[in-house]
Amino acid sequence: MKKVTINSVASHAGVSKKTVSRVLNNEPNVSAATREKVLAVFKELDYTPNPIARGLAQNRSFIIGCLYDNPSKSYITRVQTGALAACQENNYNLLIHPCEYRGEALISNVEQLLQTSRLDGIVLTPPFGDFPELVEFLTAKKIPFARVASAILQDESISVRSNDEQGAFEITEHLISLGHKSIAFIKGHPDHSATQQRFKGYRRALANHNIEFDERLVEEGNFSYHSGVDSARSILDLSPRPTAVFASNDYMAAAVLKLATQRQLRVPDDISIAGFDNAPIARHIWPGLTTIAQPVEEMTKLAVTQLINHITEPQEQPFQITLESRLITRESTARVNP
Amino acid sequence: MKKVTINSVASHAGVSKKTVSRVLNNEPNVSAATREKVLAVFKELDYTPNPIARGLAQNRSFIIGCLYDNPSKSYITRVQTGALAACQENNYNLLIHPCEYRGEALISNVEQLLQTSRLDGIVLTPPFGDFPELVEFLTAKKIPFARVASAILQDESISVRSNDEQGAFEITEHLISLGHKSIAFIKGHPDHSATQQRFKGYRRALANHNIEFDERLVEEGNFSYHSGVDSARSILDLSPRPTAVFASNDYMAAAVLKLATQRQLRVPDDISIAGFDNAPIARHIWPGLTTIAQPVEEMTKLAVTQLINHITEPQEQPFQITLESRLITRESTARVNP
DNA sequence: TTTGACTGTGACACCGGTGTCATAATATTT
DNA sequence: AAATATTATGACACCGGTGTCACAGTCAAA
Repeated sequence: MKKVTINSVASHAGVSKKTVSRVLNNEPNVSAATREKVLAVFKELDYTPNPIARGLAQNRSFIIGCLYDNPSKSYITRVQTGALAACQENNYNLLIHPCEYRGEALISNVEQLLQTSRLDGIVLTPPFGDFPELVEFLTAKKIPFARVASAILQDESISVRSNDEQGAFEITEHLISLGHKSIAFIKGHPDHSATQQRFKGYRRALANHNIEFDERLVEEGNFSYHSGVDSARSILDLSPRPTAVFASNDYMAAAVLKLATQRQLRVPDDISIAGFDNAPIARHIWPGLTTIAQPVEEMTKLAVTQLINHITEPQEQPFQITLESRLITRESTARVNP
Repeated sequence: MKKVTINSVASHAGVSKKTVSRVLNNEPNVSAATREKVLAVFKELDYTPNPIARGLAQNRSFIIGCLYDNPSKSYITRVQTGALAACQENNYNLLIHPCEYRGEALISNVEQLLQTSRLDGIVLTPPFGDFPELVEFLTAKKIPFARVASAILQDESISVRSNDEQGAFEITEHLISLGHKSIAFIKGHPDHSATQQRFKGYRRALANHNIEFDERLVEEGNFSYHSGVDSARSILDLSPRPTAVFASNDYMAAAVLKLATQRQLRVPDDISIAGFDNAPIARHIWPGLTTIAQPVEEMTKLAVTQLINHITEPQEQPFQITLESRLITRESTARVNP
């Protein structure tokens, strides 16, 4: 019942620690016979290397940190799912670090995180990938990082995003194709680059059909359900009332739906509602929300996989990639009532 | 820009490593003058100890693992929030480990987790706290653990739960007080002890008012939204249709609400719906769900705090505690229509 | 047969802390 | 003042791995 270490394996197999280490790491220059012998002892003693000792020797922790501050819990869950998938495939662990700081405090908070846990790399989820000070700080400290769903940077960092502008364009086009001309828009959190992108897509679709942009139809949200309620109130109070609302995420869209229903409006007959993200809530409510499905899990998994590759093989060229999103139509949008 | 280690601090301060270590750990037997001097060097060199090295020496990782397999994502989010709060207060990190295995495979999966990450302790969230083989395994391996929302065991382990039976009793009483006599019930996942507890509370309330228990009104769910849809279908097809439905969690209740609305039933006029947990969705939909609020974050925080205390001071007596839940009435329940 | 290149192996230092123990310095008791 | 107890400090081994380098053995080329 004693602890099995590299030393016990070495003495059992009658070889040196270093040779055991070579077998462990699949290093060359070990004869087939020796390798067999050591592997047999691994089995016999049920040996597994101590990752902490390994970490100390190599100055690695085998831990990836995930930094987030997002009002949408389901988004975080999806990010975690993707990150975990990548970690498990590579024998890494995932440390989660919610963080609400900004500016100076953010930097020192992250600095402390790095000092107390010696992360091998860090995933920046929205909005952190869009904070230049943070990106510069990590670059200066030589901490590998990957950005998820952030704006494109003209550098060599790892970044995986989806095409928010195009998604917003398509869903707005969808509404327009149903005859809507007065389409309200609820913006997301101003810190998130997706917020600008989605707004741009909305405006491009309007322009594409020569629908005049009307500033009164635009509300400032922050991706939270609560902000959706506030925005919905303003929008539903407008006169004339818009025939459709496009909210920058599904939580806010759900808020619009709730308020509209509370006010005895029929959705989609009296007003169409569209969201973004394809969060679980989009199909948990009635009517189901028309929305844009983003491959959040896939994006994060790709980002973390690349991050781990980069940690193990720093010479490999990192790449930035943009995944496609797709329109999902449900019951919350319909042809405008004449 | 060199790395600052305990050695550099020691030579800078003109003392031995060990003395620096003493200052670091607030050990006694260091003169005030020496302590001052060392602390000054800490500041000057901006020193922070390497947790990996410390971990190797003490055979600790400063990491708590959180084991989960729960169809309700929002529940996990809340668990994480509570666990993180406790970890941050104690300079621990949280490693998340979703795991869908059962029986033998579960044990070997957890064994591997422990081997590859040397967790200092582990939080068992539902349903894992109710798996005797797992509890025995961890006890045998002497891995400290805490159970959240699991059944009471007659031992000295750490456990924090809420009173599911009482909560279910109260919400059923609430429905009965509104005149309902035909109340359908949707069970949760059979692996979760809460499932039995909530069912017991439901039956106790019925018995309390001499309402005969009718097996046809009971559906097997598993806490997922999808299972709620299936159960809802059976229930709404019953004739006569029950006047109320009590689902064992809010996701399943939301599914009932969606299906009922889809079928043109008015909630709560035609049918009352009650849930459990007070998940975000309970207030994101219309009508809002009457439900039982459980202090999930608080429970988990308490459990993890106690777990960390137990790791640091193993002599302290662990305790089991049951927190209270409370009824939240919203729009989804109303007096039965005569 | 000698030379040089290459393969397989182990000794040993090192990563950055902590634990043990001996000893020097100081305080207390007799 | 001497004997004893207490406090402060450092030397050194240790945690369990990896990196460096020296060296013996093997094999092909000269």
